[in-house]
Amino acid sequence: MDHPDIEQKLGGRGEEEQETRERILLAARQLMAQKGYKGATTRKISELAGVNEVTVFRHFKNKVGILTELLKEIMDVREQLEQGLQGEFADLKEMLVSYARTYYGLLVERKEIFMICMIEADNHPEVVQMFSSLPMTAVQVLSNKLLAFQEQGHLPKADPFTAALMFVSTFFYAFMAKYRVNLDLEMVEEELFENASEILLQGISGLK
Amino acid sequence: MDHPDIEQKLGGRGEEEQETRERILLAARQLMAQKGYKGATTRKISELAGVNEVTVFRHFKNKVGILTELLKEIMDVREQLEQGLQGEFADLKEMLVSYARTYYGLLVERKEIFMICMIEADNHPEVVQMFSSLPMTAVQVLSNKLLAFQEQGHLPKADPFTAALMFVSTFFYAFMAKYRVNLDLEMVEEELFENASEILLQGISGLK
DNA sequence: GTACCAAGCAAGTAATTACTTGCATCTCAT
DNA sequence: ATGAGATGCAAGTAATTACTTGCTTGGTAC
Repeated sequence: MDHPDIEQKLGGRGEEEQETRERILLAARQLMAQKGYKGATTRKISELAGVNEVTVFRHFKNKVGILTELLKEIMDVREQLEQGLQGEFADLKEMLVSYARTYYGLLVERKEIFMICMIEADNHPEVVQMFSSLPMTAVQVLSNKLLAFQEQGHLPKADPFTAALMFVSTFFYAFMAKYRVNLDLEMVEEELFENASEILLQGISGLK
Repeated sequence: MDHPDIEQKLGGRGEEEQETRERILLAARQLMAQKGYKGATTRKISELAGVNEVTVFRHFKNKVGILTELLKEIMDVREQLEQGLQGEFADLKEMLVSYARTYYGLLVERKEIFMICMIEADNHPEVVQMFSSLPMTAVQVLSNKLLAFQEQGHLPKADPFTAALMFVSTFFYAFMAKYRVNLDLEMVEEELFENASEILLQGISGLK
């Protein structure tokens, strides 16, 4: 009998435990993103998760506990953005397109969490702390990369911070339009990445 | 005695009537922008307005009535944007800077209402209807103007829609960062207008 | 089979919230 | 002075909400 309790926890029951818990998290994420923290009542959450309301409180100390758990999903954003810039790129445009893809994908993957943060920004200290540094992270990471290019002499003039801000803003706006306001951009995302990268590099009055 | 009732309404009592009503609207606007519709309880609104809670319901049929009233403030956005493009401009850059100023100013002026719309986008049909067309309005107006320039031969290649999207997004993002996330952009707005306009026109790799 | 543990179910509780009613007060135009 | 209209105040109501308690059921490990 060597530590049968541990085996038991991980093996036997663990599976279903997690299943329920994650169904609750999934439901909460969806509802909070749509209706806000207050609008996502524990009752609605339990119903959407297909469990009894009591079960929700068996898995989480209280409602805030659910929110806190959800917020953990956006802690590693900076790292992921920086990793996306590690590889080798044929040229600057390639890099920009790749960065756009990474950033936009990151937003879409975690769209519910970001929505919750947007909505709840003022109400929950937990959200504020976690979210406040985030909007500028993507700008900073790109800004630094551009600055490095400049210092290598591959890139003339122009404020890299403003450039990064413009670039990142574009995809954030597109993301918000699509997933918050349900607006049709009438443009394939990949096409947007291309066009935006080109404009950022050449401008629209470029003499060609 | 020719219509003394009308005189009375507009003159005598009207003044204070409006004062109270607008103090309520002001409070509601502030609170809803910060805490969302649900978070802005009628009690808090009345307290912030410095009136009795009952008075709120004497002025508005119900809570939704307050929201509906507030939303009227963003109905004329498109017109204002187009008006901002009417004047004569020395060059394209002047026009862009001016447009940026108009658009950003418009956001700041109505910041609370826009926040309410962002937050409540999913919950209230009134908001959806009023707000859904708005994010792209600023893009379209600018996009059309750019297209006109192109057709006059003053502007080569480049997708005007993407360009307009990039431009507008930038100031929206800056606006959100400042007023929703309380982030310091470390940049004077006017400077941002200048830089962004320049980058949109010339790009960052412009051979000069 | 028995002990355990997750989950369901029924019921309840204290607080909050939108909204109402009735009455008193104050101001002001006539 | 008088009447009207705007506001305050006290009290209440019905619904909702986060959260609890006690008991039962059903599956799995030994």
